Amino acid sequence: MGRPPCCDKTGVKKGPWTPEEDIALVSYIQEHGPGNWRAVPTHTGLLRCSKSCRLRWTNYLRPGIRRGNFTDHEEKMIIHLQALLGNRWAAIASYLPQRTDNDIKNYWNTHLRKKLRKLESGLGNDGFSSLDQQSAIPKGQWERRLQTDMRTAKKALSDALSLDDKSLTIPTSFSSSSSQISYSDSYFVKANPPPPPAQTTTSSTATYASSTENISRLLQGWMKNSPKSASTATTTNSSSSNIGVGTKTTTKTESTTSSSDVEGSTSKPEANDQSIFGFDSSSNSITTPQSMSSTVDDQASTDLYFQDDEKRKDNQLIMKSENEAVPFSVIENWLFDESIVPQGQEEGGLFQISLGCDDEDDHNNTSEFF
DNA sequence: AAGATCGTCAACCGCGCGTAA
DNA sequence: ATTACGCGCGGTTGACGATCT
Repeated sequence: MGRPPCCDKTGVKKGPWTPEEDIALVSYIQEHGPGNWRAVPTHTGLLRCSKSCRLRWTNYLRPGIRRGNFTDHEEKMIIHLQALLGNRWAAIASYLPQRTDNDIKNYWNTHLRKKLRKLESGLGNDGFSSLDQQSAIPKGQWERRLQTDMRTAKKALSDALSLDDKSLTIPTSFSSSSSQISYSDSYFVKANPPPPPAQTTTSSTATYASSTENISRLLQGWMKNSPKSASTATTTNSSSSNIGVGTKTTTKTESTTSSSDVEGSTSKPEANDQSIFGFDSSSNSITTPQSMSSTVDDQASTDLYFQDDEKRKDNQLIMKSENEAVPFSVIENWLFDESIVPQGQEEGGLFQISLGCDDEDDHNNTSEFF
């Protein structure tokens, strides 16, 4: 029995979304919340398939996402995580809550891979080839590699941080019945955010403005009225600012998010609901106060509305042994620490961690990349 | 100025997984 | 235990703008 098409292909519109369609979609989600995508086209009258609606929402209309202008810090994280996880963009995106997997994937494919290749050719055969090889690792293998990584990581972390071994018990087995890594909620939620890191960047929130920036105006306050928001959260109206629907057909003009759009949220989700990376990446990449608040609020609304937590939980790299688990924060800190280590001191960081058997190759690490 | 080529990225496609019936 | 369905993920495509010749 063949798989039925996800939707009736006849009469389904494809191609760039129009502002009108965006409005219809956003309005619907405002009323009903995301999910049940199958019902979206019928209820909205959109001639789009359910997947298309979900994608549009997830990648562009969803509040809390930031577009364009990847910071150095984000680049580093992506490179780290790509080396660690391979092309598991959703997992990588879970560490950068403001970025979508699609965005990260595109950025990798168009910028980072190219940069790495360049460096690879500059470094010779032993250069970054290993990184690219990473992505070619068959799915079944990366978990084993990851285990190896974690062992090495354990040692590195113990050395570097002088942490008690008990807290760093490395997993001996993964749930590997599927390609998904199992996780434990407690690991995810309990991490305490580190103090705000030294700001390494700068760029303002580069939300894509577009003719549909207007959508945010048209729909101003839509989140406020959402039944879901009313019941579960005190905050939400910031989201409209992020309807940065930049279809190419409309515009690619970038602008900073207007503070009026993003202000007004007062409460936030539990701070410890944020993964450190979430916290870190936001705070690190946004410096202006208004942007900062927008970031937090956006994240808040994202979490509240769109199961980002769930997604993150699903994807985040949580490893468990029989008795103990690696506190997720340690891994996060690990990555985080590396990124703020002054130049020249990076040798103890993640980049030193081999990604598997080809240790030698991997020693030409990405730190040189920057 | 015009055509060719390159780079970017929004969107599509197919597949796998989880789950409810 | 099986099947059908919905969702999410990763790879790929194609449109469009920018740059080069």
